Amino acid sequence: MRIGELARRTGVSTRALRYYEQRGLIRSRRSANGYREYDESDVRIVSEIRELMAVGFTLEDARPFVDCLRSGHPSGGSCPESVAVYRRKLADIDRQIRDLLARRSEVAAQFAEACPGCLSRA
Amino acid sequence: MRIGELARRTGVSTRALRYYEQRGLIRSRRSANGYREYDESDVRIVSEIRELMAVGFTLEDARPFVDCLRSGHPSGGSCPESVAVYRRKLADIDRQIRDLLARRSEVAAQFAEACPGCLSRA
DNA sequence: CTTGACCTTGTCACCGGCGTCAACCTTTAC
DNA sequence: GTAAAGGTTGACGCCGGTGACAAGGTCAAG
Repeated sequence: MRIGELARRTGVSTRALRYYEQRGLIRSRRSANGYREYDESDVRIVSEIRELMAVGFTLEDARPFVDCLRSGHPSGGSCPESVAVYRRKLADIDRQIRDLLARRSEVAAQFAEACPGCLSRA
Repeated sequence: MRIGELARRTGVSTRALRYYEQRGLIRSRRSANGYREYDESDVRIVSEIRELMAVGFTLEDARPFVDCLRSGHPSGGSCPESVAVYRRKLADIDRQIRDLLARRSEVAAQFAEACPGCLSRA
């Protein structure tokens, strides 16, 4: 299939697909006229990427998952490198949550100090 | 005082101070040679900005606080516009925390599905 | 006179993930 | 023939908050 169909089937823009290719996440054969050609496995790969991005992974984070799928694994998350990314991401999220909780109380404290009584009326 | 002293006293780079001026957050008189001239109230304003940025406010978020100080209030956070920003920021943070918690469980769920047994061994 | 510490404006670069042109080629349908 | 609907590459823009340059002007001390 060509890029437009891949885009439709995965819900990703053609621009994004070309960007993923430029970043080395997906590959394409070229037909005689220069058009990119994809197959079913590419649909799977792009879907994996989007699933990961949907939960806050970056493209670089997704790379080990793509490699894992390409190496024949049925799931992109079952290779050691992917597992490491999962663990790192969970740790990142936990840290972000801790930071936000701390920030929340700092903001609330500043607010209370700057405007006594305001918070209780919130 | 000139920009270098203001920078030293507030712990902000001269680059940042010029940027704040460009964004309209601080003002300066110019002496005969073109140098920026500041007074004590500017120290207070820049400090306020940094305090807010330290808890995750953007420069735009800080604007009402600066206006509030300029209008004579002893605290930048006591004007209605500032209070609105405080409330909005607290709501933002709460939403971010909720999003992160949701994301955390999504990631954990994906992880569990992609690699059964991995999570428990984390 | 020179050095060095200050100041000025203006510009590019960065980070990610594209959107959105521009300018052009290919293929199909009418 | 031509228009529409694909495709191609390349490049700029965005968001925020600077860092780091360039290429100068100013001023006090030695």
